Amino acid sequence: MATRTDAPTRREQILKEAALLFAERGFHGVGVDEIGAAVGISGPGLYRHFAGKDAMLAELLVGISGRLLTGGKRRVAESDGGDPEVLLDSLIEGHIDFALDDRPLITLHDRELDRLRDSDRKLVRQLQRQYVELWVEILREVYPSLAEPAARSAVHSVFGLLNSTPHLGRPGSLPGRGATAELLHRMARGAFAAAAA
Amino acid sequence: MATRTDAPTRREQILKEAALLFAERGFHGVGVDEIGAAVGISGPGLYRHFAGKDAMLAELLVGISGRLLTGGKRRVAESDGGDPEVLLDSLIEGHIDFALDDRPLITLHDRELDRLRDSDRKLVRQLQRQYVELWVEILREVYPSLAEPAARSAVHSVFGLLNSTPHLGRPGSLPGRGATAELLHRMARGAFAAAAA
DNA sequence: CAGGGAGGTTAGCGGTCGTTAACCTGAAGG
DNA sequence: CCTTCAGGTTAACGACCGCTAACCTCCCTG
Repeated sequence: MATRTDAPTRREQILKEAALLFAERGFHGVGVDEIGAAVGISGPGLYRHFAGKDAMLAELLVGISGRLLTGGKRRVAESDGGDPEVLLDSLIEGHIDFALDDRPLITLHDRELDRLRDSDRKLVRQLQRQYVELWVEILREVYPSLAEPAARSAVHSVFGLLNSTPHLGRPGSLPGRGATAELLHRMARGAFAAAAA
Repeated sequence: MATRTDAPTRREQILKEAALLFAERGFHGVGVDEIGAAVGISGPGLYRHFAGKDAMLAELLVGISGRLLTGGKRRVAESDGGDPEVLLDSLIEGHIDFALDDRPLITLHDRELDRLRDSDRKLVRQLQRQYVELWVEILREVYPSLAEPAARSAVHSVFGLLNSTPHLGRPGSLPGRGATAELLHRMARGAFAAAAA
C-alpha cells in the first residue's frame, strides 16, 4: 500500500496550478492556455483530463468543501463523548491548518462559487451548510446560552476571521506559522466567548 | 445648499448598479451591455460617463477605501485625546455600519482588487494600508502588551470577521440589523482582547 | 431662432477565449 | 511485430466582449 508518496498524477498537477491561477486572477481572468502552460502542456491538451474549464473549478470547490466537512466529521467522531471544549479547539485547529496550508483554495472557496453550474453549486452549498451546522452544534454545547441563529452568525463570522489568512501578508512577513496559528486560535475562542456573553 | 437629497446623478446610478453586478458575478463576468441595461441605457452609452469598464471598477474601489479611511480619520479626530477604548468602539461601529449597509462594496473590496491597473491598485493598497495602520495604532493604545506584527495580524483578522456580513444570509434571515451589529461588535472586541492575552 | 453640447442610439471591428477536429507519437501487450 | 490507446500537438471555428464610429435628438443659451 503506497500510502501517498506517489508522484502526483497529471490531474492533480493541473488542479493545483489551476487553483493558484484562479485565486490570483479570478476564474474568468485565466485562460486555458495559461493553465496548460503551467503544467508544461499547452491549451487544449487539458481536455484529455477534464471536460472543460468549468469542470476544473467544480472539482476544486467540491473537493475543498468535501475535505473540510470530512475533516470536521472525523474530529467529531474521534472525540466521541469527550469534552466539547476540547472538540471545539480541535475544529478550530483543523480549520486553521487548512487556512494556512491551502491559502489559494481558501480564496477560491468564497470567491468563485457563483461561477459554478447550478447542480455543482448546490452540492457545494450543501457541504458548506453541513460543515457550518457541525460547528453550530458543538458551539451550542460549549455555550448553551447561545441561541441558534446567533450561533450560526457567530460561526460564519469566525470563518471570516480564520479565512483572513490570504490577507496576512505573504509567508515571511508573518511571525511564523506556529505563532500565527496560535494567535488565530485565541482570537476565534475570544470571539466565540464574546458572542455568548 | 442642497445638502444631498438631490436625485442621484447618472454616474452614481451606474456605479451603484455596476457594484451590484460585479459583486454578484465578478468583474469579468459582467458585460458592459448588462451594466447599461441595469440603468436603462444600453451598452456603449456608458462611455459618455466613464472612460471604460476598468474606470468604473477603479472608481468603486478607490471610493470604498477612501471612504473607510476618511471615516476612520474623522472618528479619530473627533475623539481627540479621549479614551482609546471608546475610540476603538467607534472604529468598530463605523466599520460595521459600512459592512452592513454596503455589502456589495465589501465583496468587491477584497475580491476584485487585482483587476485594477497598476497605478490604481497601488493607490487602493495605500489607502487600505493607512486604514489598517490607524486601527493598529489605536489597538496598541488599548492593549500596550500587543506587539506590532501581532496587532496588524489581529486587525486583518477582525476585518475578516466584520466583513463576513455577505455570508450571513440575506437580510431577513438575520436576527435584525441592530442585533447583528451588536453581535459583531462584541465578537470583534472579544477577538482583540484574546489576541492581547 | 440658430446652434451646440450632453447624452443617447445602432453597426461593426478586432481581439480573446473555450472548445472541437484532425492528426501524431511512444510505449505496453498479445 | 503489429495494434491500440493514452496523451499530446496545431489549426481553426464560433461566440462574446470591450470599445469606436457615425449618427440622432433634445434642451439650453446667446
